[in-house]
Amino acid sequence: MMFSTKAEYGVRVMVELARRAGESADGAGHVVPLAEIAEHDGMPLAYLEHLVARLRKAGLIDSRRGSRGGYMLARPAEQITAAEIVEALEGSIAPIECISQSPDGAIVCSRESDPGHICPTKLLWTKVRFAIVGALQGTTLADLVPSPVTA
Amino acid sequence: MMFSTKAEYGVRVMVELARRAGESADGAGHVVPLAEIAEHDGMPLAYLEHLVARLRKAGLIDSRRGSRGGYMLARPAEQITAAEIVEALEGSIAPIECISQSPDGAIVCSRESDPGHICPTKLLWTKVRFAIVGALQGTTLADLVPSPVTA
DNA sequence: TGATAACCTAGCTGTCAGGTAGGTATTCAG
DNA sequence: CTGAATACCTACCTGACAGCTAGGTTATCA
Repeated sequence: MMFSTKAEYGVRVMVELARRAGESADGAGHVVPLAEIAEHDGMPLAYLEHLVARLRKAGLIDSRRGSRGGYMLARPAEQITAAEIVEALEGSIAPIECISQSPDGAIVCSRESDPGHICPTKLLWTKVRFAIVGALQGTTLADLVPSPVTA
Repeated sequence: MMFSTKAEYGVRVMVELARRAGESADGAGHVVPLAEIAEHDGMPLAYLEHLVARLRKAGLIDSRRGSRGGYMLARPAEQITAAEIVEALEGSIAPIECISQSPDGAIVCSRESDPGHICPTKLLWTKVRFAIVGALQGTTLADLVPSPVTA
């Protein structure tokens, strides 16, 4: 299996935030308590709190504490990609353990630690990774909101 | 993370079988004992046996028992895709638990069990699945063999 | 001042990847 | 015919971790 429910729940939360932001007259500043989203989608609130914390640290959402507090998107839905959400929750995207992306952007295979010893399967996993990242980067929150903003 | 070492090891075994088949003068019938591959790639033999059993049941490799026995590709390397290998080992390819492919080929989201209740994130996971499957189906064993058959 | 809700830390529990162990069946070499 | 090689089968073990719960503390509003 691939992405855990972290990614699933996280994207759902983000979509819900985007949907509610679109509902309100002024798109900005629509604060939604997490409990509402948890109930709406049938997800465990206490667990969502963990995920939302990561989304906040990644700068994807803002929060307001206290009574009438809650969460809101940090940016317009069109400017938030699924890749950012998934990466914030699951960590760096890699199709398989031995493949990762080094700081300079290159794809690295841990089986190639011996110099000169190339990994014949690296090409495959690199292609798969590229395909996944492409699909995630090519999808924004706005693409996923049920009733698109009629603006 | 996404694919387990099952997929990784399995692909490596298949690549090794393809490589050895290409080495021998007559491409067909080159039987390789599993222990040789295990040692060559530094993978645990006993564990590989489990994976290889799946590959055989999926019809991707043939086996010969007894002394001087071993495994060989059931088809030419150009006709075996990475998708087949991964699917044989990991089961049906799905980026996330709630998404699966029904027998008739349609993509199904388990969260949509209530009719009329659509899942806003289904589009995303469908795209990701499509991208993964495309990358896997677009790669054959022949693409992965280190020194291509000079024929 | 009390209710609301974000935020934090700790822990629990079942599942499963990853691997081991030990056997049986089959085939070849000599 | 015998022994070595190798596929094939079933059962089991073990640590890690996803997924979730619990119980607090802090900030904000009515």
